[in-house]
Amino acid sequence: MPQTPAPRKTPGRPPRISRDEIIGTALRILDEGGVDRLTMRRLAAEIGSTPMALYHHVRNKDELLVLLLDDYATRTLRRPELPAQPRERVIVAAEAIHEVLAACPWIVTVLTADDLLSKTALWFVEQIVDGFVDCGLTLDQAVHGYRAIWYYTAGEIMVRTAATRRRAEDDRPIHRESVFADLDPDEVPRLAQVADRWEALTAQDTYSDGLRALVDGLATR
Amino acid sequence: MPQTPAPRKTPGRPPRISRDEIIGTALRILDEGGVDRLTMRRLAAEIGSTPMALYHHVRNKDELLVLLLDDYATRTLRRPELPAQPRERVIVAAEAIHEVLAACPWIVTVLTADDLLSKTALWFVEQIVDGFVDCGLTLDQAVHGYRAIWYYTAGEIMVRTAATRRRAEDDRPIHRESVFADLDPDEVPRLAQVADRWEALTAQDTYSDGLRALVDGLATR
DNA sequence: ACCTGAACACCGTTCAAGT
DNA sequence: ACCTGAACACCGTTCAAGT
Repeated sequence: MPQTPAPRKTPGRPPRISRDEIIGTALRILDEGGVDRLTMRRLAAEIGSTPMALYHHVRNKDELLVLLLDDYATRTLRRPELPAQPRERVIVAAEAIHEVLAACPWIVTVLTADDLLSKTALWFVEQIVDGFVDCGLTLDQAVHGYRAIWYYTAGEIMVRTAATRRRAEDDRPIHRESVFADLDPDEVPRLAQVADRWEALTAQDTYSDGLRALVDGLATR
Repeated sequence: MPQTPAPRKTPGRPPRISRDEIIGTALRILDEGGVDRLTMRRLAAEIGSTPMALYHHVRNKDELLVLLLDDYATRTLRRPELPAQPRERVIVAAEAIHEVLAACPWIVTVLTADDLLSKTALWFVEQIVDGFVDCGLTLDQAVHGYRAIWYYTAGEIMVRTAATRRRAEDDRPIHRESVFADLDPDEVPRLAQVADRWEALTAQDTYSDGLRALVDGLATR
């Protein structure tokens, strides 16, 4: 949990804004208007201060984003009941992480910043690694297994978020549409066959299906 | 392949810059200095023109990026020999896409923009979908299988690129390090066990391993 | 110690005018 | 048809000064 750095005993001027206020306001802006709206200047204005006051509580914008993700994860990640079967344990832990991340699209920018979101997420990583070990993998294989799940999960969220955002914008002629418009049935028969259903098919939520397949494949060694 | 829009017969002023020149220069900037260096203004300066001249050949920066990816894919994607076994065919096609994308880190920004990179990539998607169908999946399942591979592949590249970029910057105290510094062995015993090897383990290239696991899991239905 | 003002060095994009 | 200049509406961050 983030807290103001050094709580000294009134050495100088009393602070007018706190790290918590910054984080709180930033989260509100994020929820209201999306990632693009969160700028240091707007944040300062919303707080009723100047851009530079922020830099006294936060090193820079990147640190602010990590702090935000950390705070969000701590508040919303709830440890689920874990099934006894190790393979199911891996799946439940991964789904819990996915669920929380998928719910806040602004996360995407920070997602790639690090593979470990926050201290709160460690417990979930532990369950995944431990579940794989119980499946009979070596510790190294288990870590690689976790990485594979992380790639898949992060990729799903990033691609899906981008797709949703694109749909929200009014720009009509999506690149994909123009590509799909004139498929050569001789060159790519399967794609030609599903062309008109592609959008609907890819809009379906198949995260759990893919996750199960991945975990099955990883556990069967 | 991108080409200048309308080659009319000298209706007005002759063009001083072409779409191809824009793309060529943009690719050079990308190779030299990374994504951050590619701005409309810098591009124009490099060409020896003004920012606004670009907008005459390209709708906006997003379109430019899609054009760049398209051009890059067309030049570098080479169709590989496909094995007879369908499952191997899926893997070979996916690895071909992954190899090309992994080689150019600037791609990341555009990656999420659409799941279909360019016309050139369609053949590879076809092989993956068709391979899954030959494995006994329905067409719908095959498309979902392709999507799972795409999530995994895009995620791997994005996370890995971000990690590499982070390593390049001199900023020392990476978030992960501070999180790993004081792991509680009672809370997260497995992670505590691998803590000092985590960096080395996650630096390993395990894309193909994970891909094989995923494809195995998807094909076994 | 904490905050402010002014400034630096940038962005993408639009508009009106030039050739 | 194609290009230019000037401007709009922004960015993140630093520096020097104020209280």
